[in-house]
Amino acid sequence: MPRGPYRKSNVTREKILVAATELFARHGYAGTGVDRLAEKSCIAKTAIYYHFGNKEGLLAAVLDRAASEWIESIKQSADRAENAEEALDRALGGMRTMVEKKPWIMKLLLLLTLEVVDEKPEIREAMTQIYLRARNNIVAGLRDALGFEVPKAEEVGNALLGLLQAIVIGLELAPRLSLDEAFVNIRDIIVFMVASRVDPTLQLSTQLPPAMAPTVPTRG
Amino acid sequence: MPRGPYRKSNVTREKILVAATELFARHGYAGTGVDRLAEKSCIAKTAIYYHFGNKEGLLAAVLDRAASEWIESIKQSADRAENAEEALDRALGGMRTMVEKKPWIMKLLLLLTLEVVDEKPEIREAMTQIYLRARNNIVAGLRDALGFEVPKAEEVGNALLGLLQAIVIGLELAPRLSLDEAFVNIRDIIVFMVASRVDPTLQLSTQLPPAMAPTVPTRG
DNA sequence: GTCTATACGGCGATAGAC
DNA sequence: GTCTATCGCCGTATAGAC
Repeated sequence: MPRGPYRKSNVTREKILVAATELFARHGYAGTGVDRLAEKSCIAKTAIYYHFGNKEGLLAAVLDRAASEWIESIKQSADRAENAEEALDRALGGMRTMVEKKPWIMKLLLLLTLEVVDEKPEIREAMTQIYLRARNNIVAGLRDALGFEVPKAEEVGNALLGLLQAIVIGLELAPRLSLDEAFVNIRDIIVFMVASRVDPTLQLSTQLPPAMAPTVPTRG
Repeated sequence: MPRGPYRKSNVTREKILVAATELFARHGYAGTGVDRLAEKSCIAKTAIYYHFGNKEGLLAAVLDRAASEWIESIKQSADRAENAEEALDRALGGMRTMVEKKPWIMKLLLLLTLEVVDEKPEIREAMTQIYLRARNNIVAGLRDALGFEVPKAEEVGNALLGLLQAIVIGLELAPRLSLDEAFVNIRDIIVFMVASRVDPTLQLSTQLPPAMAPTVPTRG
């Protein structure tokens, strides 16, 4: 419930969260000092401890906020689709928008998973819930779009999230990476996975093309 | 230049590299102090500076060693296959062995990509070369296995590496993750991608099953 | 080649004024 | 609620003994 200009504390809190999200995503948790967070937020260092207790408390708040923003934004994009095709494209479009417009959110989630999940049980639990929440949304999206339950839909969710992670990581190494190409490939893969689960007679997946024989122009 | 009959101890160097690989993979680069590296290696802190100059020099050496071990190990597994099917299974088997037996190697590569690539150009360049080296091996493996060039094989390589990354990240959150299931899915996806590139008439990928209705023919 | 000893800046965190 | 001032520890890195 947004109130008038009197609530100064939430403004400061928000400034800290915005700065922390960016710096944690850029330099990692251990690589970001509280001094730099205060400088970036244009507030005194102690305000951070006042609002969040300690650095780990700040981390938990950042994580929660980032996950919600990411998941809700994608869920909103996927709403109001009229058929399965459109639902998938809307969901992928929402993911692409997030990757393009706010790439640091997913980078943050990935980086924290690799960096701190091993040693902080609370953060591990939070990250696991975030992952399951995202995957459950995908599974539910598939069910709503198709009107029935896709067998082993969690595997489709795992693959989709995994390929999305791969894009984020790929962008770190090659910022020129073609998102068009990447998302077309993801779409093809997801459609294939759904199709082969809905219709198990689709046995394409058990064999590589015997190939070599008849047709095979590399080009021309 | 070594002055007497004694040279730099490769034993000490190796001990440091082994410890650093594990600790960097577990706690990240910024999260690993030189003190802990020395303690874990059972050597004096200054020996690290003697052998590697500074912490970043150690990082470069760790990176190089980890990448070589990972890529060469997988390449070796994929050798000596008699057909495309077997080549793919051998390659996937090699990747799975690495994920199971030395999971910290891939975790290290992923973590460093997200954590330090942004601010250290030399490390970025090294990481990019490692990625391209791995992908080129996949492209070459496809060519050797099938006997011809698969169109857009780099995209297959990207997807394969991406799904592998996803497994490593998934293991962080859920150590009980089923590798059997995951690798079967990867195999299916790779076969689909290769098949649809070799035989573009396989147009399955353009449509979702229209909600229960009859499905797409796969092969005649 | 490897050690002990040390410099010194940055780290997370706290006390107390206003 | 936010600030200034400060603590004690750990970080990277260096000098010099053996």
